[in-house]
This record gives sequence, C-alpha cells and structure tokens, in this order.
Amino acid sequence: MARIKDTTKVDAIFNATLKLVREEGLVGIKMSKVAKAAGIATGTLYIYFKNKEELIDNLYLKLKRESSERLFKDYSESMTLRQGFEYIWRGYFNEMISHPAEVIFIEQYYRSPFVKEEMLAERQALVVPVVSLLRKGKKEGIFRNDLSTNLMVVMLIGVLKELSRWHNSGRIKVSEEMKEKALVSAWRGLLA
Amino acid sequence: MARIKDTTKVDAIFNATLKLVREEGLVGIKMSKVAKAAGIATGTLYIYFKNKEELIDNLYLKLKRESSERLFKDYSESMTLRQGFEYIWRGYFNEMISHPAEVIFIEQYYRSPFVKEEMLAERQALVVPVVSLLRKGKKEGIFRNDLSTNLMVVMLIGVLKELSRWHNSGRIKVSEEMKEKALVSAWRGLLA
Amino acid sequence: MARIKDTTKVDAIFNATLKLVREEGLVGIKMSKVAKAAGIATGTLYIYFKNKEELIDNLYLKLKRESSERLFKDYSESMTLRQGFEYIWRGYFNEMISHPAEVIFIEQYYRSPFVKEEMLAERQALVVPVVSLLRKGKKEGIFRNDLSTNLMVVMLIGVLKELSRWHNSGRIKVSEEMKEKALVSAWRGLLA
Amino acid sequence: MARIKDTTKVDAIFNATLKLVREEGLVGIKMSKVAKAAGIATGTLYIYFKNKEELIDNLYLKLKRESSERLFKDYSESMTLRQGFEYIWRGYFNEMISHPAEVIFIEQYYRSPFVKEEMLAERQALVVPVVSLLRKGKKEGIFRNDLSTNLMVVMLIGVLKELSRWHNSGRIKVSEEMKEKALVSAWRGLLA
DNA sequence: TATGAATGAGGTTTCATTCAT
DNA sequence: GATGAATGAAACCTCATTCAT
Repeated sequence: MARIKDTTKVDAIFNATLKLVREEGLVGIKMSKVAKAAGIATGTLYIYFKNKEELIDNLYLKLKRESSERLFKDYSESMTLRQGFEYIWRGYFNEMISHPAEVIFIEQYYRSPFVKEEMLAERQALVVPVVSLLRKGKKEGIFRNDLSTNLMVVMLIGVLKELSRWHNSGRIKVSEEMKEKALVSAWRGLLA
Repeated sequence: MARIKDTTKVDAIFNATLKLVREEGLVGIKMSKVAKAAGIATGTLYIYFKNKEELIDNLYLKLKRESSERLFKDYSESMTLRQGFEYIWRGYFNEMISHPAEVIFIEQYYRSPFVKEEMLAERQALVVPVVSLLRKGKKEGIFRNDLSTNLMVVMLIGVLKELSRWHNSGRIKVSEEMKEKALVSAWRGLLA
Repeated sequence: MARIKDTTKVDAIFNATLKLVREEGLVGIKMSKVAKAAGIATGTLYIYFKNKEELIDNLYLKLKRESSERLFKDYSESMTLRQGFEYIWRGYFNEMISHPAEVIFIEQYYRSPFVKEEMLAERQALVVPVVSLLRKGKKEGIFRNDLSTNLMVVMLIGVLKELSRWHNSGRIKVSEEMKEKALVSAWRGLLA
Repeated sequence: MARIKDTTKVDAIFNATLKLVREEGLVGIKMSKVAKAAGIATGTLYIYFKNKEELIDNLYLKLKRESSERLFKDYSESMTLRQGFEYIWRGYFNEMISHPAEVIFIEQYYRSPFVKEEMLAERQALVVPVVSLLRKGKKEGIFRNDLSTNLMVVMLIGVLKELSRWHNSGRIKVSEEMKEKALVSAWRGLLA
C-alpha cells in the first residue's frame, strides 16, 4: 500500500510560504525558497501542489477557512448584543495580531495575478456575523438607525484593522487599556 | 543637438508602472510590459532608471511626495478645529479614491524585497498634520483627553482607509450623504 | 535519490569555454554558446557557476593549477643542473604547444575586466622553480654571475614563449632538431 | 564647402580606444565608452568609422604602420652589422616600452572575432629587416650558420618581448645596465 | 558635422517545472 | 513518495547602431 500524502508536509509547505510572504511579500515567493524553508526538495512541492498557483490558491482558502473558524468558534446568537459585540471585536483583534503573516498574505493576494473572481466573493463571509449583529442591534433600537449597516461595518473593521496594523508593525504597543478604550469608543459610536 | 531627455517620458513610465500594479500588483511589473505600456523600447527604460529596483523605489518616493503635496496643499494652521478636521478628512478620502493604484502600490511596496529601511521612516510624514490637529483639539478642551493621540489617529485613519477600500473595490458606492455621515461620526467620536 | 552533480559536467563546461576562447578569444565567450558547446541547457551552467565571471575565474584557476602540476610533476631537486634545465625547458615548451587554448586564455585574462589583483599574484608561481634552478647554477659557479636572475628568467622564458607561439600559429614547424638547437643555445647563454 | 573630417578627432578616438584596451582589454571596448573617453558623442564615432569592427581594424592597421615607421626610420643597410643589430634591438625595445597599449592591443587583436586572414599576413612585415640583418651576418661568416634564421629571429624577438613585458607590468625595472647586458648576450648568442 | 536619446537584437540570469534516479 | 539536477521559457539588462534635432 502506498504511503499516504503527508499532511504534516503540507503544513510545512504552507508555513514556509507564509514565512516568505511575511518577509518579502508575494513577490518574494520562489518555489525553491518555499521548498528549502519547508525542509523538503523542490520536486516534492509538486507532489502536493500541481503548480505555484495552486499552492497559493490553496493557502488562501485554508487561511480564510481557519480564520473564520477561530473567529466565530464560540460565538452564539444567544449572547446579548453587548456580549456579542465584545466577542467579535476582541476576536477580530486577536486574530489579526496573532496571525500577522496571514493578514499580509491575504492583502497581497487580492492584488495579484493569482486572484480569481470566485475567491473575491468569499471575502464577504467573514463579515456576515458582524452584519447580523449590527442588524440585530438596530432592530432592538440600541444601535443608530440612521447609518447604513455597511458604513457601520466599515467603521468597526477599519479601526480594528488599522489598530492591529500599527501594533504588528511595532509603531505602537496596544495595551489592554488602549484596547478597552478602542472597544468602548467603537461601541459608543454605534449607539442610538 | 540631439533629442533631449524627456520628463514627459518619466511620467509615461511611472503611469505605465502604476497601471500594471493596479491590474496585477507588484508581481505584475515586468520591465518589458512597462516599456510597452509606456510606448517606448525596453532599452529606453534603462536610460531613465538604472534597473527595475530603482524604477520602483523612485516611483514610491514620487507617489509619497505628490500625495503629501495634494493632501495638505491648502491646509492652514489658522483654520478652526472643525474646518481643519473636515479639510483633512475629505482630503484623505478623496486622495484614496482618486488614486487607487497609488494606494495599492504603496501597500505592496511595504512588503516586498524592494523596501529600504529609510523609506519606511517616511511613512510617518503623512500623519504629522493629523497628529498636530488632534493635539490642538485636546489642548482646547474640545477633544477627549482620555484617549491617546495615537489611538485617535488610528480611529480616524482606519475608517478612512476602509471606507475608500470598499468604495474602490466596488463593494459599496460611497454617496455624499454617506460620506457626511461617516465624517460626522468620526468627529463626534473625538469630542470630549 | 536524484541525479548527482556531475564533475564530468564541469569539465565539459571548461572544455567548451576553452574551445570558444581558442576560436575567438575571450570576447567570444557567450554563456549560451558555452552551454550549447558543452551539450547542456543554459540554465544548467548556473548550477555549476554563479555567473559568467565565476566561470571564467574558476577556469583560470584550474588552468594555472593543472599547468603547474603537469610542468613540475617529476621535477626533483636532486637532478643535476643540466638535467633540471632540460626537464624544465622541454616541459615548458611541450606545455605551451600541447595546450595552446590555455595559453591564449591566460594571456587574454590578464587584460580583461575579469582579472582580480589576487590572481595576478599567482602569476609568479610558475617561475619559482626556474628561479631556484638558476640560483643553484650560479652558486655552483656554472652559470654567469654577472646577469641578474630576473634577466636570465626573461631570456629563457622569452625564447620558449616565442618559439611555441610561432609553432602554434603555424608560422614554423619546430622540429626535434630545432628544439635541440634552441635548448643548447639557451643553455650556453647561461654558462659562465 | 563642407568641413573636412577632423583628423584630430580620429586621433582622439584611437587614443581613447587604446586607453580602454590597456585598462581592460578588447573585451572592455564599448562604443559609448570610447566616445566618452574621446570627448565626443557616441553618434560622432559613426561619422568617422562605419562600425566597431572598422574602428578596430583601422586602429590595428595604423598601429602597425606607425610602429614600422618609427622602428626603421633611420635604419640603413650601410650600417655595420653590429651597428644595425644594436639599432634594431634598441629600437624594438624602446618601441615596446614606450607604446605598451599598442602591444596589448595587437596581441589581443590576433585572437578575436575581429582578425582577418589578410591582416595576419602583415604580421611578417616587422620582421623583414631583422631577417635580412641575420642573413647578412651569416653570409659574412659572423653569425652562426647552423641555426635557422627563423630560430634566430625567435631568440631575438622572444627575449625582447618578454623583457619589455616584465618592464611594462612593473615586475622589474629594466636599467640601462640590464639592457646593455641583455643586448650583449643576444649578440653573443648569434656569433659563430 | 555633431549630439545623445532611442532602439531592439542579443546576451545574461532566474525560476517554475520536469525527470532520472 | 522524495530528491535535486536539469531544462528552457521568460525575465532582466546591455550595447552597437540609428535617428531626430
């Protein structure tokens, strides 16, 4: 019986790719470098991925999936609005600062010869729970009704992304206190 | 007298490069493509730029410079706080939606084998006027004093970037009204 | 196990390079031509040599080394003066006529953008045994003491080089008899 | 009336070419470098020479011609054998040390894609007076008759070339005394 | 005639992919 | 499955030559 394709090896490849993206962007990804960083031979890469494009695409898909899973793992519709809000906000922030390479990869992927239309569509997925939370808050009369939900999403996500970006780049160190302040400000910005 | 080195040509090269970045990111910049898009021979590129790296670095520098200039052209310290705020906010937003390729380029440049340490430093420049506006507001007692200036910058810029990103990607169409709403919300978020 | 890096291939590359040098000098070395002449793909060249410069430098080093080895393989300090002289003289001559491409390559290498200072130093190496032979002869009172050793080296080597050059270019055919005459004349020219 | 092609400029071009050959050999000759070194525009080169090959070929021809002229300017068949020998020997040596770039150029030219068969033939020219001197000496019974004239030429020229080469490269400084010694040794080597 | 920017063929080098082991 | 040398298309870059001024 033939040995089974080694999932350990696939992970090594993904991690190696991510490492290279973090260090020098999508431009810096060379199949030989990926192989070396993953501790395997170049040829072996092609056993697990038909070609470079497929490696990149699969990595993107995997990251999206994992990120969603981590993000909404314990989220439940039964939380109070405020609980849900805090859960999502903190989750999102933690996600971005504990997986910086993923963030970079995804940003660069969107603007590359690799993107496929169908993958862009997926982008929405991450936002779905946020939208439903906001809708719920509006319906309950707790959130402002004069702002479009889209704008509210933008206000929420924009601050989260920028805050984590500053943190990841080392420009600022986001303390627990600062995080709290940001969270409260965001919450207040939504209140009716 | 021979044909004279043509600054018009440098612009054509920059524009061609930007076009390619918009279409397929930094990865898509191929010297031959740039030349063709600029309507010149490949060799001619090398009259104006020693090599690909220098072309990219110079483009980055130029974009940063131009963007700053446009952004703060008519800004004056004598404006009222509210006027200054609005000027900067609208300017920033317009900048990002009227120069999407520049935004993409700069984002990708930061994560590429091209970045130089000294260029990263420059990144702060764009933020300086924002910081000084916020400080002024705090001193006048108009803005909250319990938020660090950095956090306020993040809140402001984050929303601006995300809003323009959604606009540029076509996910939403930012109407005058929505812009107004976003602006007012941002302003209120800063008030003491 | 994959194919193993092949020292045979390095030789093929060196020989191909030498062939091109013989045919049209250093100017004629084109990486693609070298590859074709060596019967490999262009890219393969770069597995064995980082770039053209390294190929040329290594070839130079190899030729110098091999030439020295061949030249003084069986030379021994215990030979009589006359035996040693004859050994070196004939060895030098044979070397030059049996490896004409090497001679051309080395001559052209000295005057090229490829030379490195440290490699010029090596040039002396070949002459060392000649110098020690001449010193020995002088000490024994067999060779003239009124000529500097340097001048004697020049007289010896100059004739050898020119003779082989005429031979290699086809201007003359150096017979055994002529060789004998030249050797004896050289010997006499050194005698006290 | 049109201006006449400027011979001053042709000289500047030739000198610039020679300078480059001295510095980095035939490989180092780039038309743009020649132009810059000659203090003219690249395009101007092509007014004086149809192309690179013609520039090189003409330079070769000119050097050969000038060298011959200088060498045998005051030589006369009526000199005594010894006078003639000394005249030629010293002339040859001076020629080589006062025109090192020419020597290098000619050596490299012989082994390059530029050589033409017909130009190789010319190579003999420089040697003609030497040959006739040697023949005269043999007929007069002063020079050895057991050595072929060719071999004698080789012995003479070989030492001269090597001596000047060592001098030019800086390996030795040829004093008047050393020159005298070399000349006398060469003369003695020919005597019957 | 003089200029030097412009050209593009051709050289150098890289790298995704294949293939012999 | 695994390896990494080998491949060659395609990228980068140079430079002899042309050409608009």
